[in-house]
Amino acid sequence: MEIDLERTLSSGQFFRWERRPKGFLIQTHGRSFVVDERLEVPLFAQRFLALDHDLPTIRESLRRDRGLRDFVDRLRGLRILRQEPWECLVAFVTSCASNIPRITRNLDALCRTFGSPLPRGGWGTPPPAALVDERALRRLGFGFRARFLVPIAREAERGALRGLERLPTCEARARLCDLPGVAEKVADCVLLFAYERLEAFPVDTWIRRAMTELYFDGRRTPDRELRACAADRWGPLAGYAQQFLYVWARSR
DNA sequence: GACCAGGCATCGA
DNA sequence: TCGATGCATGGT
Repeated sequence: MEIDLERTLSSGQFFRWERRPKGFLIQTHGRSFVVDERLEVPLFAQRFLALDHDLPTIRESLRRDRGLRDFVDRLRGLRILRQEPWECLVAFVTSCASNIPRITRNLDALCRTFGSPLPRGGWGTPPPAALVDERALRRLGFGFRARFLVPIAREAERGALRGLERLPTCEARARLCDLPGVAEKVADCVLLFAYERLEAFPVDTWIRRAMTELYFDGRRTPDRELRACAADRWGPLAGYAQQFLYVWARSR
């Protein structure tokens, strides 16, 4: 099975993992497991790792694009994981104007402070009911993001995420955007990384740079046009194209 | 010591 | 509808 764990885990889509002497400890869905290249993991972990995505076919499709063809084959084994929606939402609200090392640190502090220890090591993401104290979150280093997390947790407790998996993508996106501190970018991250909407195309600073360079001759272009361009070129695989672009843009 | 970071909300033009 | 700005804090 084609998967590059290092490449996938460090690609900025998921933050609750650690290197171990042999493999990686992954903390998600209220459980944890260690995985190495043998991929001998429980069923829920196989699902999390999205081992059912047909990577060779996805690459073959994206390789036809003139912008992507120079690097898709160099990014073998890069997968889009199937995360737990609440965890993913917390992570990408935290990601607002931040960076991967800091997001990782913030989330780890959050889980150690308000989460529960997991049987096989690590800490679980605290449930919405545990996030009630904005000042405590600020002390953990969340900065202005703390202002959004408490109301979001309250909405989640009221069932704001319930049933989203059954809605069409645009309706699910609208629901997510109703949450404070959630707009198009964060919503698309949650749709792509937790709700299996592989057509979602989150536009962040790196994607903006890559897209304007590859397809707009370096001209500054509204995000709306970048998303339209992505939908046009890659349709149901735009999310995977996004992940290739992100890793490529950051590796230069 | 600026400048920017996997943004969002708000405000004026 | 678009561009500028504040929001916290840490890294370069």
